[in-house]
Amino acid sequence: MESTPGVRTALLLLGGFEAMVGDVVEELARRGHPGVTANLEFALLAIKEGADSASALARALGVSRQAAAKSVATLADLGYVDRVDDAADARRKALRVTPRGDEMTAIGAARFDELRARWAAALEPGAADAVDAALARLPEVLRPPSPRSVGPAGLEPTTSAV
Amino acid sequence: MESTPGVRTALLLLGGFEAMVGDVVEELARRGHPGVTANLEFALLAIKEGADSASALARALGVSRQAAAKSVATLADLGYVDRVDDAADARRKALRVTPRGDEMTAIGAARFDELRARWAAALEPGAADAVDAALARLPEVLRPPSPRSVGPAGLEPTTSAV
DNA sequence: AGGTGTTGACAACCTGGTTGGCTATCGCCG
DNA sequence: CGGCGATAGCCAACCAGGTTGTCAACACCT
Repeated sequence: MESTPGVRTALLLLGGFEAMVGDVVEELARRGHPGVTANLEFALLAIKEGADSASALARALGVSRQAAAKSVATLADLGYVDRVDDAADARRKALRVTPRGDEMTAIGAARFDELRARWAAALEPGAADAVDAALARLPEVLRPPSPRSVGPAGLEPTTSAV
Repeated sequence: MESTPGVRTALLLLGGFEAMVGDVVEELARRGHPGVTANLEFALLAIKEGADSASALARALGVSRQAAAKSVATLADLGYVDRVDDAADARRKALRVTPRGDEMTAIGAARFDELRARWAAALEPGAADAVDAALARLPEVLRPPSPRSVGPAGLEPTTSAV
């Protein structure tokens, strides 16, 4: 009824993502971290994984430096990161995740894992891993011509070619 | 490396969706429908499936009436829908999909299907269907308390209980 | 030195969404 | 028949997240 198989799959992907993210955001709000959006959590994760400046974050997230700077400003406002002057490079403001930031990502990641575990438990054994594997191949399949490696919402290593 | 299994799965969902949608939007632009976003296509699909007014579209999409009205305005600007006065109800502006609108959704849906087919062909037989089935269970698993049936991005049938 | 490229910041702007307030109309119940 | 609540559409203000363009400061390489 609702359209066609392809559309349905796309909507399922979106729905799954939104369901997970929505739950995690709610959980974070419940656990003392209101005002955190999915973007902010992913940004903070990227920072923890090595994006140690606004520009680096921009590359990791695949957005403009300004957009990344906005996220950093919000994260700083919420007390999740500190911007400290870099002694070695006066241009840089090095990003340092605060203890509260660590707590936030820990709660968020744990909730993501819990959701995935609950979901996996409702499926055949191994089915969740199979889904992950199948999804990982989607971008590759859709893009026969140029094999770009850029992540969709980023969070990829700082491999940024540009 | 990149965080944890739960986060990775969420990112895969987002990535898969964005990959499909990005490709479809490109294809639409190539085939004479520039300026069409995923939102607009989904909105038009919802209209075709019974959301015959801005308010109904809002319900189907799960957004505010104003947001739906904006989408309708854009769709009308692009020539995909007509707003006609409803003879039976002077308040309403009934939505009618134009032939061009039909063409657009046809191209979009066909592309979605093609992408899904290509993806399915790269997997084990039946794997794509299994993924769909698994994803369909995600929202249900994450929401043990109230079994709401509302779709994430909507596009559900006009079953609107209203 | 000096040129090139990077960093971070400011400003203007776009998109898609929200809330609040308003009017016209319909439907239903007395 | 009258009145009132619910509904449809619309306007304006606002917000979040993203973009481009510009700029000054700084680092690095020759």
